[in-house]
Amino acid sequence: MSTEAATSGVALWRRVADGIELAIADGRYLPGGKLPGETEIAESYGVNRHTVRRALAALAERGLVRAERGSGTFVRSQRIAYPLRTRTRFSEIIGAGGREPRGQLIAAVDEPATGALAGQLDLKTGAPLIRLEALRSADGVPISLATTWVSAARFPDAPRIFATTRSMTKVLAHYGYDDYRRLSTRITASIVDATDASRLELQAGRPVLVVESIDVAADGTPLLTTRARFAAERVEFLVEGD
Amino acid sequence: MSTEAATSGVALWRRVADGIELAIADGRYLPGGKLPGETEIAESYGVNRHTVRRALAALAERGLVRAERGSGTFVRSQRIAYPLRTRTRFSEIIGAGGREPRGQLIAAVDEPATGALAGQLDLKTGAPLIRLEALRSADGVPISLATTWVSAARFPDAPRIFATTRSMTKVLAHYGYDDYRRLSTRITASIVDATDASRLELQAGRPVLVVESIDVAADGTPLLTTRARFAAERVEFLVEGD
DNA sequence: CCATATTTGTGCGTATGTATG
DNA sequence: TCATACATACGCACAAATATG
Repeated sequence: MSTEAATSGVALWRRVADGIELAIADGRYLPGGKLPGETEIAESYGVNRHTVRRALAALAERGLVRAERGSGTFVRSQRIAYPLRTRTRFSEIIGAGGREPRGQLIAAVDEPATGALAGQLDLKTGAPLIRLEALRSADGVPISLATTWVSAARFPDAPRIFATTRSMTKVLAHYGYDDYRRLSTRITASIVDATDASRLELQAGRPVLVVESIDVAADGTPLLTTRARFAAERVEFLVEGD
Repeated sequence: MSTEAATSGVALWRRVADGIELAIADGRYLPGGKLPGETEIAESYGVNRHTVRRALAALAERGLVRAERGSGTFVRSQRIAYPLRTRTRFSEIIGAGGREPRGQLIAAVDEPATGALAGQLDLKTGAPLIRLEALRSADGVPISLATTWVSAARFPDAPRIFATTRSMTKVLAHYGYDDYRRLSTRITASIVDATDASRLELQAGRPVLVVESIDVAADGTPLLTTRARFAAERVEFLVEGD
């Protein structure tokens, strides 16, 4: 191809994409900031606007930028790195990233254990449970919606304590469980449902990462089971190497 | 609510949903099989059809069943459990589940390293790379599409070896790397793109789990970097406790 | 509320280099 | 050598959403 650069052998649009990616990585374009217009980028690289569009499409595909018709193309704010460890505490993870963590109790309902829940919590089917719905956010941006079930017999005041302390760790500590750990973590993904979408401030059709987990005490007693939905575009899970 | 059972305190639709879930767990409804019609279920539980619909909607939300208009509601085949370890081998994981793993080389292309890739593989920008596109399936069902980059200087025959052995492990072993491990794993989710959708046999708009990983030799030398897209509805990742 | 400019989204046509058979 | 298909790149035109004064 005569139009393709003999200098490198890479497709033009790839080089443009790489250049923009580098500019973002270097901080020349800031998170949330606006990129130059497509025609402007095209001029600066000496290529056709379609070539720039292809480059931007590749970056948008990977979630680095977001185009808004009539407005411009913007750098997506970086995803929050969320390490999955046996001792995962939301506030610690968010706080470590220099962000302001917040937990908000949305609802607390008494309900009997279904078969599946009873099995996970090592209770009998029909045993009284408390279901807690909590919205967690970082710097005011909704990150996850967590539905947590605990035994009503063991943690009768969980709703009140969570509502005031906004921390599940403190609820457990109040009942003498100073140490607990993640027993199992299952990760799937699905499309956000309507109620979750409005609470997470997500558009319909956007993906959520679904994390189902069981936390146990030091002696292995199951304490709580959680089903959390994370706005996929705002987080990335990191699996720790040994 | 008068329609809510005084006997248990659980919303009716929850009890119906739980009953159906139990039946699926028990194997009374087989994966891929068809559930009775909504009216039939309604009769057997002695509830209104709307209640059954709500129960089925809740199950569909969690991916347990899949409703097809004009056809019926079907039990989704169970998600393949995919443990994330430092030594994750696709064929071992699938094989351990009693399924028939298959890897198919779709494309192998030479291309120079972009800045990001070069950094991950500890090479210079522009260094020759080989990009391998592989489709992995279990029992003929597409599971993941993996794009892997390796150094062309170090693994010149990777495409040929992968095409015949259908195993990345064997490619590395051929070059003397009998032991390698996962250095880092990043998990995000997004919506499947058009080309991936057709290869993964997914409908447009469905979510994919995106796993970006770097594998290193025993001495820490980066060997390959991969960006894999998993059909979210067919897998669940398990994070191992210590 | 309106008019206008800007910006992204979309379509069609043309040309060229590469891969395949 | 020829025919065909495909990906890349360019040029032009217009639609649709947004910003501005």
